[in-house]
Amino acid sequence: MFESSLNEIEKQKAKEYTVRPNNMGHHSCCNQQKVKRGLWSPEEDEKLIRYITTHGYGCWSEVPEKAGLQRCGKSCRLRWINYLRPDIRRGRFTPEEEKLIISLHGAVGNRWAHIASHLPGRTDNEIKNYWNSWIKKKIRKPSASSTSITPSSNEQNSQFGYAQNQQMDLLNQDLATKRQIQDTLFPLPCPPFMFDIGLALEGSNGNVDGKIDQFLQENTGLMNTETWQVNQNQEMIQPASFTSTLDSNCLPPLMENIESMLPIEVQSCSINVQGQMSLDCLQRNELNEWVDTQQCPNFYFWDQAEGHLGGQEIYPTSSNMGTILSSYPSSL
DNA sequence: AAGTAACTCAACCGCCTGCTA
DNA sequence: CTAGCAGGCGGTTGAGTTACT
Repeated sequence: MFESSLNEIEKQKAKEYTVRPNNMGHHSCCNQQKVKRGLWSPEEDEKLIRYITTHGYGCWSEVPEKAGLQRCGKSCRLRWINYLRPDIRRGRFTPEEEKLIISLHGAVGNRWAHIASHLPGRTDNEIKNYWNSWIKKKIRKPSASSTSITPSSNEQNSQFGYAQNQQMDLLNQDLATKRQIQDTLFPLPCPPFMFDIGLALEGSNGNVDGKIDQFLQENTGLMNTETWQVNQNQEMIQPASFTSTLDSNCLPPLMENIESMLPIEVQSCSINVQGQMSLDCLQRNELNEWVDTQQCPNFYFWDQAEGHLGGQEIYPTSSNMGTILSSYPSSL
């Protein structure tokens, strides 16, 4: 399997090197008149790799000249970052990565570099391409109704079906209206009950044991009732594994804000690795109605009774259970 | 088999930000 | 204060590939 994916990469490289023409032209980003454009040849790659591995890349604008390349510094930087650097991870996205991308995009929007920082070895360009092609697919296969939460037959087999519909619904909302509602409901840059747990993981090199607990406690005073889990290789962030449940007795005073906004009682609260908070309520219908009437971009309704998203792994199945998920404002 | 629509993804473009002289 | 430059980032392009008819 590993070999076949390697072969695929080699095949792709080989065809790429043989087909596309290279043009000489003027680059708008630099003063060089004679810079090469288009695809990189194996010789150019070799030159760049040899130069970077021996000298590093202190100043990209100096790299082309010193490495003997007729490219602009920007092009060299891009080639290195997106293709040549040794820690790059290629091949299809794993289900865990897909989950994480969807979840992070729900939280931070089109901040590809931020999303990529949570996926070791993946580039912002790759994630952006993946997302855009995924969006195109969704546009070509729109759900029957933008307000309905019933997934298509294909999507019923996908644990992401409902999240995808949610994302598309959000995309279809008028941005200006979203901002207006957001500003009205959340005049602060970030609602007080939301925080980026990803910050707690920065610089942790995958060893996150204890860090989230500490971050949560320092920022909210919350004590979680379960232990955060890390997967075997300590490097892949799996939101489901990091979800910790906090019982309602532990809710701090800041939770009063959201409790006062909700028409019904919150049963439990949980926070995932992106700082996305979910609130479980037993009165599913009332909750759904409330989220609908609010039209609030900061909340999604997750209809647990429909069995979407494979939520049973995280939450107990209940015919009357509903969950709302918070997200970051897109301006963050 | 041929034509074409849809998809993929590397690379480019242009804007923004931060630094420095 | 400001102009110039470099780097970073998100949006977009377009050529090749794949899937479909």
